[in-house]
Amino acid sequence: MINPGPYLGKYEYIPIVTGPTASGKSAIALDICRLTGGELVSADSMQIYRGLDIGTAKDSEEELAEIPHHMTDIVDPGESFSVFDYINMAKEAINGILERGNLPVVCGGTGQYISALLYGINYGEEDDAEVSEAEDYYYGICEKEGRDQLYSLLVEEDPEAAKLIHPNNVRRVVRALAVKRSTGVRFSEKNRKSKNEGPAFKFRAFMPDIDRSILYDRINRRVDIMMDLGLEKEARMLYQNEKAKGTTCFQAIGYKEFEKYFSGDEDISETVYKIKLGSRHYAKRQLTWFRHMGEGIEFIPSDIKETAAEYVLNSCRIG
RNA sequence: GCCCAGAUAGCUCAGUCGGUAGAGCAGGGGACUGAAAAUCCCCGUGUCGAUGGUUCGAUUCCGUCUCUGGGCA
Repeated sequence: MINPGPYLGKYEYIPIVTGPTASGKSAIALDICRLTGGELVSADSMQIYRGLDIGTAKDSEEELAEIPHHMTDIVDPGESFSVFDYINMAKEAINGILERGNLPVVCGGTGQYISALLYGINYGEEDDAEVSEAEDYYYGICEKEGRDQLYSLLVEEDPEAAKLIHPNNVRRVVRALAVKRSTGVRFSEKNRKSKNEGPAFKFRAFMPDIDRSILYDRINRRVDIMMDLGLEKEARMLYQNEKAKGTTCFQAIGYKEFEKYFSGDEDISETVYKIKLGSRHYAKRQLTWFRHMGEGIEFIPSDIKETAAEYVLNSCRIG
């Protein structure tokens, strides 16, 4: 593993461009790549899927051909993928880029992925089959005895984790219990040790400083553009993919909202409204995540003379 | 022109047998360590259309006016 040190002799930090959806981070990252001959490393949990192009606002075919992209189009709809897979693969991709003598440019809005890289979270090895068996076990308990009963198990097994997880958040309660049951290590204990190694690379993260109401306008307009580009057709293809039914990619905004339209229970205008709404809610959650990261993320000022890409590069320069 | 129904939070509406009001949605804040575009938590004062009247007290009852639906001409 390449540890903190100068990259390409010129840059001390690997830039991460993040921010809420539709904030313009992609354009900045592409510009940075053009200026430096860099390669892009996506940090987006939905752009990993092949075939989900329009709805995930993936870079265009031309852009994908112009700039090398990593962590984009790496799994088929229906396949499973997690943060654990993400950091392992992303680290490998970054190492490869550095070996080629190019600047890696991380770009994406999945807060969990960004945090994993920036804080160097080590998720540790886990037996997928055992964990998912344990999860099934606890979901069964929740089904039979209710969420309060499930939560009381967590209070017993791992009071520290219980303090941090709301009883209604069944998914996280189950996950915490399943980790303990399948590995024997308490969830809280496992997490405490996860940051010991620190980040694999020296990163510096940036996000565009954009007014909320402008952002919402951009989101609404972008959804209309997606519809013009053929989002409905793309969604229909996903719905016809038997292997993908009910899997993670159906969580993507811009696809799940089509269900009622395709079944004839809803007008297309309602579907479009829900996609816009879902995107706005998502952007708000992203802003909360990044705000929470505090100093870990620097705003790219909107009143600078240089371009945003130049600003980011200058900030990553040595000296 | 006449008749009927409305007018209450940004929107859709509930409600107050007269004691200044509350839901859903929108919006805002927050959490987040292997599904994360997921999952979950918290936040509701607004001339109750305007104006007179009755009343200790009116958003609530009565009159008039304005606007919006619908109907009759």
